[in-house]
Amino acid sequence: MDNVNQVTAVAWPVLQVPNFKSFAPPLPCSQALVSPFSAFSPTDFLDSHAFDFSFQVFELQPRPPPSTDIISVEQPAWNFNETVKQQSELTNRKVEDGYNWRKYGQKQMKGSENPRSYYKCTYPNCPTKKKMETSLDGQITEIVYKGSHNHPKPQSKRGSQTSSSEISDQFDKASPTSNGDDINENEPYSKRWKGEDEIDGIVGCGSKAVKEPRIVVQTTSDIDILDDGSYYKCTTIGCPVRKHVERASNDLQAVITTYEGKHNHDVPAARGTGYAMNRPSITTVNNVDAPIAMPIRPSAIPRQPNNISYKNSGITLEMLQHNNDDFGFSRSGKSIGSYMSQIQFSNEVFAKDEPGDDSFLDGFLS
DNA sequence: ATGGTTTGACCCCCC
DNA sequence: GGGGGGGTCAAACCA
Repeated sequence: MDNVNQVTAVAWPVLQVPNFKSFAPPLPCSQALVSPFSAFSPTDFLDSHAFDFSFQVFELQPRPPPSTDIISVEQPAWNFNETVKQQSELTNRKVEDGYNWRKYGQKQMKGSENPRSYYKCTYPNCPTKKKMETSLDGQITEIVYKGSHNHPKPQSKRGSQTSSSEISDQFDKASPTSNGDDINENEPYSKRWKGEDEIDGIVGCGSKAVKEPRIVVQTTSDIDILDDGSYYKCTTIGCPVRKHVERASNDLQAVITTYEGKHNHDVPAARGTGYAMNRPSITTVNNVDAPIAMPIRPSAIPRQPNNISYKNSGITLEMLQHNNDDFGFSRSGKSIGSYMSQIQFSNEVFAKDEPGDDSFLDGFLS
């Protein structure tokens, strides 16, 4: 990995991307004590077949003082001492995820104060799109990626705002990006949100101050998922992060992973030597390269030594048993039901958990 | 000249 | 069939 150093030096440390606006500081949120905000690049992880759901991880950290538009994007995978700052430009509002996006529309959603922006990948003939909802204070409340890239991440312009591209460069070399079975590209996934009151699920700490973005990733996979989906929660005590992996109703190949909440703790140390080392080689199945690196903070201190972490990840999610009767993990604002405290830490469970690769999102959500 | 953003209009789907 | 809402288009604008 001869370009790792190059990449890490620029990309993985604390990046700073412009906030969307410089407004009032975030409203108090019980879970936002540690790290404010997160965003990510799920398009990097759409390796559904291998279920190596690793993403690039970006932690956006809105700065309360309005004097700056900078959001930190922390990528402390292995070279966390380095810092790259990007000066905010209001005209260059983008969440760096390694790809280039062009905004093609914006809508004010009914029943929501948060405008939704529509982006397309600027790569020719790339069908990937993303929707991004931002709260009034400019924080991203929800990102929905649709489709997967049929091309490698664009070459970055060093020193420019494409630093995150550099993050991904390290993975691209193993990313042939075939034109495989990107079959869910045309799935009208967006329709799912209709009537599901998306925002409710993440407005948990204020009337409108959404501090934990719901992150929805649509991909494809053959993995075995329960009919009603599999529910997971972070095993760190008091951590609210949850994940739901489910199949799209209209496409048996499509897997929808929804992350909610934000880790209120540091990323526990991963097993072994950190995923940057033990992460398996990149596989590319679904047109998308699966990056190796995961957001492990070398400085993180495991708070639950007995926890079993996912491979390569410091974050541990437990699969939640549920039944149709009493498990109420809500997709529509209903109360979240009781979670089984029993943790099924078997290899099978781990295998099950890989789809969403919490190590990806959970890590950056922390 | 090029490429990205803004924004009103239009299209399509669903109820 | 009509209305509403979400998604997209495209012209104008901007850097």
